[in-house]
Amino acid sequence: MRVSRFYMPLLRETPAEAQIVSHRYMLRAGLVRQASAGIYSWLPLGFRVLSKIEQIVRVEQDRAGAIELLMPTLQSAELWRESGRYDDYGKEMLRIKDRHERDLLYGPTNEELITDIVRSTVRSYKELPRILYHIQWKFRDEIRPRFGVMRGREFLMKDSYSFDLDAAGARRSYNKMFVAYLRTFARMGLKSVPMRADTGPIGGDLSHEFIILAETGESQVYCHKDLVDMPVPEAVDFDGDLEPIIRQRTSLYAATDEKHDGDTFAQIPAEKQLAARGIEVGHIFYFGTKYSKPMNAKVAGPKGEDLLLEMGSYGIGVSRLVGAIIEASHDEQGIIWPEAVAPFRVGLISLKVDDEATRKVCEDLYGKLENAGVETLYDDTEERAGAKFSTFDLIGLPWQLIVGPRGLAQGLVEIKNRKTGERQTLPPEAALNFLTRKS
RNA sequence: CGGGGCGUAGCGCAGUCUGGUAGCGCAUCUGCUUUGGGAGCAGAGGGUCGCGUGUUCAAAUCACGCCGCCCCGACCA
Repeated sequence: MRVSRFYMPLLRETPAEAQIVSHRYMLRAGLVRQASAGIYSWLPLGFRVLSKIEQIVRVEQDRAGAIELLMPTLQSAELWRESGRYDDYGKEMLRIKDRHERDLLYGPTNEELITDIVRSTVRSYKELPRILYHIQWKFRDEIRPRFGVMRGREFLMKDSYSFDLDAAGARRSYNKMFVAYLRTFARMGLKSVPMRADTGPIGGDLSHEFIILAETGESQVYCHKDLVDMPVPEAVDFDGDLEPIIRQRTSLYAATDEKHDGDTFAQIPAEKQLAARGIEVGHIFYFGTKYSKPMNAKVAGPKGEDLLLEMGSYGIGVSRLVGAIIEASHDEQGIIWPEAVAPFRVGLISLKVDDEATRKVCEDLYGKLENAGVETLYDDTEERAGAKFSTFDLIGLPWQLIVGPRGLAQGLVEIKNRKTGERQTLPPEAALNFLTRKS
């Protein structure tokens, strides 16, 4: 993409309303624009990141055996009356009336809807277990939206729902999502730590929040240091026994502020104690028959008996992750995108557009990078060099490929690694090899 | 929802107390110069001062009402 044809409205100054770093950079780098309180338009750069995160989530869900579908944003109040949540949910739920005065709501979550779908289409135990998911916009009318997309009212969420015949099966489904989440966040360049979470009325130990560590995180968290750098399980057989992985991850202490127990924490060797700030990016839990019972969702078992469905649900805050990643990865100059979610991989910076040699080399490199499938943002504008450097540091593409007459006089261009700041000077062809090799 | 604050050009702000021709910086446009870390000079464009009602000869400024947004708290993917 050429900057001269792209749409990337940057802000040189920080809007007054943005308090935290991710919000500031998201506005300044032109990722989003606030439409109203807690509701954002996604501009091209931000939309590309959002799409990449979404795709990583999708691939890892599929890999774990979950099946994608898509449910609507607007739901009828009827189902929610059935589960009893229409009255319970309170003002967080946005309620709407259509022209016939029928009660609708903008879905804050989808347990009722998915339960309705499954109960009316699944008849036999032979069709289970299943994990179904969708990635859809939700709305929760937060009392006070803040922190940009980190706590908006409208947000993009991946939510999965598992349907099993018994509690043991539900646990297997839970474990699949647990492992899928570890892999998902790791692929985005994040270190996530599962922490025991409130299980509500069901009890048991089957609820975890996935927290990523960031200095500016919203909540205080405590955990054993070994959890942070624990390697992510590769080549997982999701149909095999996942318990060992779960045990390894849950046997060490990890808790958010609300669940923190100072005494237990104190028993960890001092050098292994980690008190840090964190951001919740995922939440998984098992809730048994909480919805299947009131909504009468059951299938015929092997002996013809009725079996109530055992369910769990599993959320990932997709839009929140955009902010969370920036919180976890930035510096004074701007965003530092992990490669997997960067809007472009390479920023090709022409330092002198009206220099013929520079133009020729840039055009050549740009064409070859594009042909090699390397997503490249090519700054072919007449801006001054300093302005371009600042811009590219701000938008945080992983690699900058810098081409100017001074270097070309020796037949050289420069590659800068945004994260480490390391630069190397080398001939254009070598730079091309370097940047295409690592994709 | 309780408490606090803000709304003036695309962004950041001054002007409001004490009513009297709407300003500054950045950005934008034009020209010249400049050109490897947010250039300089000269010029130009851009505003129903959030909306409404009232007070007044006169309202960005005073009064009342409404709307929007932000911050702190309680709540949350």
